[in-house]
Amino acid sequence: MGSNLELVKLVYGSGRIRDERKGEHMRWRDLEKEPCSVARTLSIIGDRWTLLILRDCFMGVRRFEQFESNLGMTRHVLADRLKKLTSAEVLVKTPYGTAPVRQEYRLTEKGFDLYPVIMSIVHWGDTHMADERGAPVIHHHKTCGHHMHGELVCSECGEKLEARQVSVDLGPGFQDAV
Amino acid sequence: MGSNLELVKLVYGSGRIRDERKGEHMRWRDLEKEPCSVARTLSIIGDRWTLLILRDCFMGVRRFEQFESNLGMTRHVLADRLKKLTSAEVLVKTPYGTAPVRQEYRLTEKGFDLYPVIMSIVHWGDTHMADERGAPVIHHHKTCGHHMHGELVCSECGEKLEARQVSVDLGPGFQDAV
DNA sequence: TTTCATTAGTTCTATTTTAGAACTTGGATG
DNA sequence: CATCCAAGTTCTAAAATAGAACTAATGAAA
Repeated sequence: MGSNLELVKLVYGSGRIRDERKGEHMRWRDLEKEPCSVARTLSIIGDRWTLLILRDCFMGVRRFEQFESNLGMTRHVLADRLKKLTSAEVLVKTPYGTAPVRQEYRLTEKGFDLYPVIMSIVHWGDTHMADERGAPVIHHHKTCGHHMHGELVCSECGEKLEARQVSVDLGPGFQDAV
Repeated sequence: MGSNLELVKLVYGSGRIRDERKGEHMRWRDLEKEPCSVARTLSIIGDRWTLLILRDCFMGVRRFEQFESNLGMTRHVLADRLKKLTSAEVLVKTPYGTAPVRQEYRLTEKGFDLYPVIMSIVHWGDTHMADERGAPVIHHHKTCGHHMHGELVCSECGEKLEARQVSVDLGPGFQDAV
């Protein structure tokens, strides 16, 4: 994305949602209706706890009490987030075991697709938020056997993606206001 | 990351910070002290507005009024987030122009390094949150000339990264409680 | 068979964040 | 000299989160 200011105004600043209500600021629940994939995705994962819950999911955490004790968040909010992630089909809630029946939350394929988001966040943290000693956790790629990190490349040419080398255009899913 | 539950408890559930205050839940400002790169990164970008501000930055938005009108957020919170991003060195605030002198906020290199996070979020939104018509915005790679999306690969072997093919270990920057 | 423990929640009040709107400040502009 | 604009700050109201206690269903222990 270079400097695409006209497009920015057209797409993101189109203010469709706000205009309908005249003068009001955007509210969180309106985000999913914006013509922007960042806004739409953040309407699901863009709060203070959801990505930490998903981090735990990718580490194999599945049960309510486990999330609660690992994350240190209030049960109240945890229950709410699990419900939202379930209704967004990022997690599935399944009863398992017999006598006593317990509940578990597992990633769906849609949830698994968030892996690049988590891994990109991890790599930024390893690079910019670690102390002199280095990353708190290291990742091992079973396929090739090496320690590694996630790297973002162009889906077409495979080169490492740099923001300055990418420009944006209106896509088929954009629809102008009025 | 397969099923690494012992590690999860050790690293994320170590509860270092909470234990110091006995029984209290984790608060947001404590996140940066957790021995986890996800938590540390989210202490900077993990609120309801910051990633949308950064989306605009990557699109070339630089000035206060422009952020405000594109994002539709309150000036109050915008001022606060720009201040936090500046003190985290994700953005730099520079006066520019003469008579009148205006302020602009630009991405630092540290800020540019968040590009993979944004692009991973965009791709997930394009895949799972778009309607039948498709993505609202398409990306064009100047280097190779193709429409593309960001793809996360292993830094060592270049293969597409799958969560199930990655395991985690303690890294040098992890330090156990007590 | 009463008591206790566990899991997966819900309900309550208090505090913190965010929304919405108006006000301020330091130049330009007419 | 009055008005405009960019970049904020300040105020009250509403929403979200923290912190703690309570509930309901089951199973095990005394």
